[in-house]
Amino acid sequence: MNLENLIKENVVKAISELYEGTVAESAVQVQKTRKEFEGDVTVVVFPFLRTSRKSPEMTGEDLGKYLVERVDVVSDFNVVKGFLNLVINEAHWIGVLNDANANPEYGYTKVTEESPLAMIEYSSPNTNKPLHLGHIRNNLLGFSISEILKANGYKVVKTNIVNDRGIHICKSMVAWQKWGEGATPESTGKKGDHLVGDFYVKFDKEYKKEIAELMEQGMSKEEAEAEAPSIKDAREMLRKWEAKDPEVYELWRNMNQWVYDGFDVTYKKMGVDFDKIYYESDTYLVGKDEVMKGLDQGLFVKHEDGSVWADLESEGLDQKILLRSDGTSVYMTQDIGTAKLRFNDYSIDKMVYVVGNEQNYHFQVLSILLDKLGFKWGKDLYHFSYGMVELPQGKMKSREGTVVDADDLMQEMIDVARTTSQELGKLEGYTEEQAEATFEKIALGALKYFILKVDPRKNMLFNPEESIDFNGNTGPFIQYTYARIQSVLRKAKDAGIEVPEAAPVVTPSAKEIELLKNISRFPVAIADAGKDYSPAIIANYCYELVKEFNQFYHGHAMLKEENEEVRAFRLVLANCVGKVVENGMKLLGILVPERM
RNA sequence: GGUCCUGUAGCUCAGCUGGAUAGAGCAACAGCCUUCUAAGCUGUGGGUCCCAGGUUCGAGUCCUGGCAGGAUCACCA
Repeated sequence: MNLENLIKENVVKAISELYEGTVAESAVQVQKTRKEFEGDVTVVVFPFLRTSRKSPEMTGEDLGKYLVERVDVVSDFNVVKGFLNLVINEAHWIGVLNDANANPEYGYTKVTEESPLAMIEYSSPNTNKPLHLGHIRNNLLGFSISEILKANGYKVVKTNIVNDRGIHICKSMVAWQKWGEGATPESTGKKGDHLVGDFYVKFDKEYKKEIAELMEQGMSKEEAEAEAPSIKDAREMLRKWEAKDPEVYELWRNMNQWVYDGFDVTYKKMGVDFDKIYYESDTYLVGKDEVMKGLDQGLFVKHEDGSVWADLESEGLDQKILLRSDGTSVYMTQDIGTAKLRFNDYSIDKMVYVVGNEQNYHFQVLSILLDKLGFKWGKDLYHFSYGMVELPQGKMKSREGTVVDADDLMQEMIDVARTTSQELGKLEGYTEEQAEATFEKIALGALKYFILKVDPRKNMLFNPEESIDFNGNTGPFIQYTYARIQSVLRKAKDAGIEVPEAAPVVTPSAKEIELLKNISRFPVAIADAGKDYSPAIIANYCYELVKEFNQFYHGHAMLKEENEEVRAFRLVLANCVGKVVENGMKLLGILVPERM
């Protein structure tokens, strides 16, 4: 049993024995003792005064005496105002260390056959342009939350719904046909997603020009926007696509394939992956069917013009369109179709959608609709809603060219990592491949940590200069601590000093106990992160742990410690911190280097 | 206008279901490498926790009302 529950349980017992009263275990507050007081954990006694009918001080004294007497691990106590500070004995902390070391998956909950299945949808790109910084936040959050749910004992299926059809891709196709001159990724040496993105931009430029010309000829803005030749071509292209025109279909297949090949490179660099990919071109018709079925069941209504609507006014929402008057599907229809396919493919207990907060309303509606249509997870689907990424100069706008491209950003960070690392000259003896792999770990560690350490719900500011900083509360600082530990362990091995499986019982210093307390909090951090869907909790935990370790490192010799037991204890401790850091960072999708 | 989210140091962010004197990093300044990796450590300065009420032993945290910023309310996705 963990310490907190043990104490809670005994406080409840104490109150019933001392005062013949009852309090719920949940009413017992156990927290870390603040630095300025003596003790390890603190019980707040205020909630018990009504039962004890004594002053806070006396109640604290009563409980303290009881706990010291009855609970092995409690060795001493003191009472300050209404706070009962308990001193926990060394054996307990060393026990924490040995438990953590004995279990290679310390802090993780095992996944079994009976574990619930969570499906996480993330990434979900359009296929008309390359990934940018906004997608990076999405992908990192999606991947990390998948790892965190796994660590909390879920079977996890990572999924991606690729937005591969629609007017947006037709725009790129039209532009390619008109101005592409047969360009391919091979002929231009350009990454496929960037090539297709260039044509999307080209389309927009020409379209704008046409609008301006038409307006000069006296058209209104709305008219010009509808009548410009380019947009008409794109619409025509979409019609042909829906009619499965062979030529259009082949072009569509080709251009999408270029994009997928490009995305694969980006995903790989980013270190994210998927177990199952769905394509909108496969799901939109399924969605239509579901809506028609719902219509038959009387869940939806058909208007005179033929459009189909869901009336959600009884839920406090509006009317929502599900099929246009021409029978084509909208965004919501596709999401219903995708849900249907997933429902058939997996036995889903928890569905998580990692999608930006601009779609909060969409998911509120989707949840209700899926529930009406009989998906058991519809009602409590989780929209993992995250905030936007802003730049120091404001929002990113693709049309104004202020987007930060994902590939460029990662490459830039790798370049900076290389330069910094070479200046510090710590990778001597590494082959070029080993060194490059390390630069990449550091660069991506910096980027991922920078993004994941902030609360996902909040909009975040991405300052390129700060993100590339490797000092302070950063990914590389945490990686550095890991590398430091590995360096010591390597040297121990070289010197023939053994790191034992179990730590000998020594009297730890205050700083060592602080470290052990931090180690004991790892399982709690994982549980909290799972409950709140928050990689930030893991990031902050890792930071606190390594900060504590670095303080320990400066004040405590390991290899040079003469007392063999103390030396062994410290090596076990360092080894354990390294392991926890590695496993913690893994939950963020961040790799740790052996040297840096 | 309706709904939802956010507001903490100059800047970027923590602060667990309400608990003791609100914490980090960056930036500034001052120290620490002949000693296990200085991408580190130590110290100094820096706050009306947006404002006003309320709930109670106790509020950055909960409630109400403001203020400011953002999102959304399409036969766009």
